[in-house]
Amino acid sequence: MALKHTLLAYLARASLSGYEIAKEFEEGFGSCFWRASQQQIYAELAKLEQQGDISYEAIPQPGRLDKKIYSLSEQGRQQLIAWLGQPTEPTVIREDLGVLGLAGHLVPKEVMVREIERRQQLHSQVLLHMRKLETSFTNQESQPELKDVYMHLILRRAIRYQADWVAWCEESLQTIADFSTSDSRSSHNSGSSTHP
Amino acid sequence: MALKHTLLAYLARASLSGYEIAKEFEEGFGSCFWRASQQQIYAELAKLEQQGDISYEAIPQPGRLDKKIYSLSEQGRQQLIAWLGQPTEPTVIREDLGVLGLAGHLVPKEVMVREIERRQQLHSQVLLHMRKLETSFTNQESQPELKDVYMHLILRRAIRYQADWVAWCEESLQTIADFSTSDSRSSHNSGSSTHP
DNA sequence: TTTATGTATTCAAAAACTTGAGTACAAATT
DNA sequence: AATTTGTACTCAAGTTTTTGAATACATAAA
Repeated sequence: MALKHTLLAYLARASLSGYEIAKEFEEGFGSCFWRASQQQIYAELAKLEQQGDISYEAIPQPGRLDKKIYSLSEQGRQQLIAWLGQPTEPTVIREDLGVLGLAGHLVPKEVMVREIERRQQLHSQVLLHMRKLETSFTNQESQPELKDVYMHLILRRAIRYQADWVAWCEESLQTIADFSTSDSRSSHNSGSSTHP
Repeated sequence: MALKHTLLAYLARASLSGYEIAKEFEEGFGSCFWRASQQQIYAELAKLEQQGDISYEAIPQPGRLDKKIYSLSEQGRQQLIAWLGQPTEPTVIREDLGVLGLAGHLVPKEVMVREIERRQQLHSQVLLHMRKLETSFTNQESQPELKDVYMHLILRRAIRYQADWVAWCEESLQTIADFSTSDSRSSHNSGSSTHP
């Protein structure tokens, strides 16, 4: 499991609370490459703390539960470094839209078109968000640290990914439209089963 | 869960055994958009059969367990069609290489370079495989069915995805190399910011 | 002033997924 | 003759992830 190592990696950069990490995963840079729910993060942090990979300083909050600021321990640092030397696995792909492609002939063509258009919008929005995040890297006028170069690289990966989705949607809508026009001879079900 | 619907979608095209579906997911077209283990598939098929979404014909094998050829039932077909109208979720991204990016400064630069090179090779190989699968679509000289157009679209998605990874690896290795050379501060800064 | 949103953590059941087997034989390879 | 690879399915423990809460207050918006 690599959620463990993702958390260690975050704490290698700065000490953070579970809430901050969760937010990072949802909206920040973390959203580029890792998804995890709040509960998952809290559970994993508790486990790592028990195992001694991280420790926390409890910040008393007036009238509510303590805020826990976690820091990487030397043991955690070693664990992380050992893991960094291991080969990585590509993210597991489970793409619902692929399933549509398999069975799309069971529904009207409009269903497919609508869904691809929706996805195009969705990825365009994420792309915009990513590009916004990128400005913090491109605005640096001085020579960046290697640290930041790596982070920028990952962000570039995310930007490419989203841009590629948008381009594919465009291309696919075109392909479907082209098919429709060249569709002169009727037959097959799928969509506009014209006038009865 | 959409493994259910992925299996239904496969069986909407043809009746297949669990083994055949598993192989499809590992090497065939299914590998483009869905990953599932053999055990997962067998378990899910058994469950779907119990629920009446699919049924099987047992083919007796000489001296071993029956081969089960599963077919979609009308109930399953309805389930699938209902699901096809739902909006899709993009695949969950959990990219280990992103974690490297976060904490890469803890290890020598060579570790990062080696890993990116490894990934480039890996994705190149998958890309090659995908392009091979594509020939069955491009070799059709006659006007294809909408069914096949959709499948080709998904394959295009997969090809783009892999090609984009390869391109990113290339770009990233260049960026790291550029950083290294301009690193000894005495030298001219290489202003070519690789990515547009 | 009421309501919504944001901060911050915890609990727990259910579903899904991984890991690592085992069974059994056919066909191809060495 | 012995080994490897491929076909074909099953079992089960263990881990991870999802889903859906509850608590408790602060601050901003309506």
